[in-house]
Amino acid sequence: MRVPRPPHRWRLSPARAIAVQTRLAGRVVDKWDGRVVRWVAGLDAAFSRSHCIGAVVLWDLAKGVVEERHIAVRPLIFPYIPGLLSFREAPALLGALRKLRRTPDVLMCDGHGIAHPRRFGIASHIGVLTGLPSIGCAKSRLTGEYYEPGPCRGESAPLVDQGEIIGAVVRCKANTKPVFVSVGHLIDLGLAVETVLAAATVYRLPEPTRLADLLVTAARKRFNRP
DNA sequence: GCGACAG
DNA sequence: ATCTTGTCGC
Repeated sequence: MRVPRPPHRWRLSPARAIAVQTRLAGRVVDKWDGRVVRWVAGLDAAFSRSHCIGAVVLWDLAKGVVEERHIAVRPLIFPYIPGLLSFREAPALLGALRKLRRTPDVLMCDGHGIAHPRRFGIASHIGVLTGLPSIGCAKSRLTGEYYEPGPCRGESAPLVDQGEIIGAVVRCKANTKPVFVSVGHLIDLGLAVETVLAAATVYRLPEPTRLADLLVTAARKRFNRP
């Protein structure tokens, strides 16, 4: 698929990166265009000393099978700073996305969307840059308050910050730690939660993201050897 | 100053 | 995220 050139550089000072987020957050759209969701692209990253490895797994939600899988490697140019994750991972993730033959209906990121201090987590960033719908599905909280959702699969609790609902804490598997779902771009919270639950069949994490994690972990081990 | 803090 | 061995639980 075609990935537009970003409207900013990636090698920035933290202060400028924050300014970019504040500016681009205004472009986030929390409405869904009505398309049926079938092709879900799971994204994840792993690291070596000097590089970031990005992976994408295109999941066919209708058949429950993998359609495509790709990785891309980029030099590490940004440290990990809570709230600025996308400046560390996005270049490699966009590189992997560019290798897709088919354009996904929605992107599913391992990290938050608008459940972020400036409402612009990595899922929103990648969604806005590609112009595609995106969902944030993180394994832990960055900001916001919530109560523990019920123990059954499908139960959830709102994630609230500054008086607004910024996401949902969702149990994809009974008696296991819930995930944090939020709008990335061009989608609403209801469909984001539905999509995550539809894609998470037997494990705690939805298949697209879980498989992208497996792919990138294996790729990193091969990368560290030679 | 202290605690929190996606991956 | 990554570094690491065994270990508690289903």
